[in-house]
Amino acid sequence: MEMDARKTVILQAIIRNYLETGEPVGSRTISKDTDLNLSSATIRNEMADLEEMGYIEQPHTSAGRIPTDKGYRFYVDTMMEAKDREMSEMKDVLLERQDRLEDMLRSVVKLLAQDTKYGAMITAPSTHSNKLKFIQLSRVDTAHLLAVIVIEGNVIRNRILTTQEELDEETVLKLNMLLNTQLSGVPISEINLSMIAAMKQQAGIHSGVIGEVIDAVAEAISEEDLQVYTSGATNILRYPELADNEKASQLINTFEEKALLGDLLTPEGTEGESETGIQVYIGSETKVQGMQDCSVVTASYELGDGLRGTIGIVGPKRMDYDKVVGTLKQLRTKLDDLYRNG
Amino acid sequence: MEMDARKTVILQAIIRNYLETGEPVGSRTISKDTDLNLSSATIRNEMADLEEMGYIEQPHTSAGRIPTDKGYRFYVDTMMEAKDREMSEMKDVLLERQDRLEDMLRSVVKLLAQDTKYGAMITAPSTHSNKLKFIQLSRVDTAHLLAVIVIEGNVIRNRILTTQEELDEETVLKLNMLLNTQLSGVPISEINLSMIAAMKQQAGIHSGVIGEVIDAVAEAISEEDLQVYTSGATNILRYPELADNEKASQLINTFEEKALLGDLLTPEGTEGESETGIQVYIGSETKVQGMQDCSVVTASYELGDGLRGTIGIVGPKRMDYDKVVGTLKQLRTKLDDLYRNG
DNA sequence: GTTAGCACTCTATCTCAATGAGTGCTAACA
DNA sequence: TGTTAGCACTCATTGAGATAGAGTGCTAAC
Repeated sequence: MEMDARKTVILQAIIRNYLETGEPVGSRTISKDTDLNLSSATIRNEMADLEEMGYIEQPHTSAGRIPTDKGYRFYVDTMMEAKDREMSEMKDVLLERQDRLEDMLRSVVKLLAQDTKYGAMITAPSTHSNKLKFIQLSRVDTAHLLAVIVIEGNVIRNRILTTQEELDEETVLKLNMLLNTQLSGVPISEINLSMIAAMKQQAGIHSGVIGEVIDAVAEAISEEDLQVYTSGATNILRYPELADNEKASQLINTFEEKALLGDLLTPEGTEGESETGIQVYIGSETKVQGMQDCSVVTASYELGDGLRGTIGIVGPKRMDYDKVVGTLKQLRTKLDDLYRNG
Repeated sequence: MEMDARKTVILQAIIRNYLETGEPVGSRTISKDTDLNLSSATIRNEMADLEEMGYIEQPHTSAGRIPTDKGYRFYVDTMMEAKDREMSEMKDVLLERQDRLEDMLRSVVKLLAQDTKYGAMITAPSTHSNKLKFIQLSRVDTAHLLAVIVIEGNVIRNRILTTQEELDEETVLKLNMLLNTQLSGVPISEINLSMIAAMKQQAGIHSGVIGEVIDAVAEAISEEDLQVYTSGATNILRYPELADNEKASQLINTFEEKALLGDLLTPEGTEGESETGIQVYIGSETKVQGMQDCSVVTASYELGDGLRGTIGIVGPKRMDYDKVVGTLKQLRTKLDDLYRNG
């Protein structure tokens, strides 16, 4: 059985209709909805073929048809028309919040959830493979040092260190000089043992502190590495197919436990559509346990100086792919532009 | 109608039973459960009295009785026996995470939710009415300054400032000196306009920067002031009386929008039980919209150096008050101890 | 290849009766 | 006067038909 033009039109009509209504679609509906001028009986024949090919299925005998994962996939790959959608408020947010990355992400993800009516998530741009800009040690009191670590892209991490030895202001100044001469501009991934050893040697009797600082740098960076912001978890309760207690609980929980979303939001290699930066995972295609009844659309974004993050939308399999993909495309370029010009 | 000993016993039995089962309690059940040796008919008479007094009600004729808000209130005020409950894992968390306040709070709130099976929330200790420890300005590049603000209790805030004028290292050093001499040890609430004016004057041509730094200090402190961590939002789906789509959606949403929880978690004056630091809000007693079907138990805690925060548990009105109050009492003292000894 | 017609299937909805838990009231009892 | 047995009554819940309606697959005619 091969896919011809007419079958494509019919499949498209079925999916479009199902996306709108969420109800199984019958042959009569299609007969009237399309301008093929075919009777319902003819549509029925075609539908039987489409079912045999695995694009649609019946929830039960004597019900209309609903798309299968394969059907959605076909739709997304060949029939989708991503609408370029402006989110008016988004612009303001992007302009205002430029100074506080965290706030900006929170606002973006919230607006995204409100606008799409699906669950939204966004990762803070990853700092991996980026350069240390500078390190600032300050004496807090006799036993504590404050280490402020600034990474290319003005990402700031700080940590309080408990020192074994008492350090006076002068020593702290020296250590600052040493650390910055050695580490400024060095990609984090390139800090290796021999560099550390060299610094420890130069630090002389204070080598212990150097070790602690380096540890703190490593920890500060790796620990908060994948920060995920989410919004609109409760939106999934809007969709009856996800709203039963069992599923909803698991899904909302996954949103709460942001760590579980990591797999979704860390792009792995370049697959299919990834030249556009947008990926669609339908039902069982997802990598995350307990999301088999959902679809996930992710988009990568980049903040000018090499900081990369990912945006994700989680909704029912019958989500409005056109709208979601369009919105993400738009947002993606907005974010890219923003920091290129900012 | 006055409350006598027997009525108290019966009311207690009704509430205890209802807390366990969640089902309306009938007269026969009470007749057998208590050791009063009364027939169900007698119990019925007493129940009619209790209903008239407003402590219990019937969901419909020919159903058993369930406690009213007033009934719960009576229970909590006079009949509750808070069990001192150890949470074994909690100890480890408190010991391990001492260094990273944020992580500690996240772990605590998560364990609390898991242990109680209710929704849990905790505020980061408030920095209000605390003293500035020191301010550190550093030059990031020609146009940007990094301001690190450390508050008593080692709470750190940082901010990147865009400066109008170019500043060399020396100037930054001077500004640092100036800021710290003037502001170190000063309670945040006492920074006023005349102090700022004085500093600006001393800063001479760099007075603009001083203004920006002060703004940043104010902003940094006020903005993230009430940081709320939550966990276990989905636990409310366990309780049928809260699990219908309408209510559940609103409740989980409130959890997501942590800002809305602020009212719950900012103690206002000293009411009823507050000498123990524990407050119980039953049903309509709550201050937050959309939580009329819940009860909320809050406990204040203090981290040694005057930092105060609040822990909250949200559950159905038929929550296990004994357990929750016991757990919070325990946790509260654990937290207090921790930083006193740490 | 397309269509009208028809029997068939299955879900959803409604009604109706039966069940059972629990009550309130009355009259008898200690 | 407080307690209890007994009984009629109420009302939510449950399950069993009965019914309607949507939609299909198949056949035969166009």
